[in-house]
Amino acid sequence: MPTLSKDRLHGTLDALVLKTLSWGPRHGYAIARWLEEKTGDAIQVEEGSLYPALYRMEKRGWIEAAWGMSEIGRKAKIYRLTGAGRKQLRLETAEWTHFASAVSRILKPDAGP
Amino acid sequence: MPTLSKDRLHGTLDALVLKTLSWGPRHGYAIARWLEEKTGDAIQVEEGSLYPALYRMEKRGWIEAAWGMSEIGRKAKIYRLTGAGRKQLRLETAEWTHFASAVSRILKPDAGP
DNA sequence: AGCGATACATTGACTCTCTAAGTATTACCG
DNA sequence: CGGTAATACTTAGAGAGTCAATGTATCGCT
Repeated sequence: MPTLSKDRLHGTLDALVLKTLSWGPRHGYAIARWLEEKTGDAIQVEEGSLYPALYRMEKRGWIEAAWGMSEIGRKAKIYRLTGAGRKQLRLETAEWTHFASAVSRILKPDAGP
Repeated sequence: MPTLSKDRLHGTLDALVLKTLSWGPRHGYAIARWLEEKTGDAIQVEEGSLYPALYRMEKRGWIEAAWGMSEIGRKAKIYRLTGAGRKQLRLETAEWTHFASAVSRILKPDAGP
């Protein structure tokens, strides 16, 4: 289990959160847990990263928040994707794909220059 | 051409530079040009990012520098990979692969949760 | 000769996001 | 009752990029 060197998340968290919300509204805590579970801990979402990310995305109009109840009946702030958020998600997904494939191409084992 | 939103490079630059050097010594300027060319500008390496990255990697013992000549006969600082650098490269490559595949799995179109 | 462009290196000010580590509240359970 | 889990929030701090300026040497052109 490689200790993922810090902040490889940089610039990727937003997309991950937006994508998570694209499957339906969720509260912050659930987003974090779900991402960690889904990736078998390859992605660790610190709450100190998550909440600020949620705020800035809300401010940018990509998501909206409303107080509600969690599945087990607790007070929770439920976030949902907006139209702008969906658009942003498409954009960031495209960028990520482009970028990741470039990096992978370089990093690929063997293969001289 | 998606304007790659800034700093997606975060946490990836080191690995890219180390990999570039794994094919033989090169000077900074050449590393940057080569990465940009090789990726068709999917990856933009600003000099203000590159040189600090080189310094810190040198300080960490992953690379070594010596003044020499560029291919076209100009003064240049030539960097080469050390043993520790090679090891670090393996580590970061493994981390990147792990991380990138997790992200891609999440971001993949369609496919409900 | 003179001049602009290119190769190459360095640096500083600034910004952002992430990490780490804490606080607060409420509910459930032994 | 007391502990632990679920949920939200906050703050302090560092690290790594970006941008843009600066410096110098060399080359090519007019």
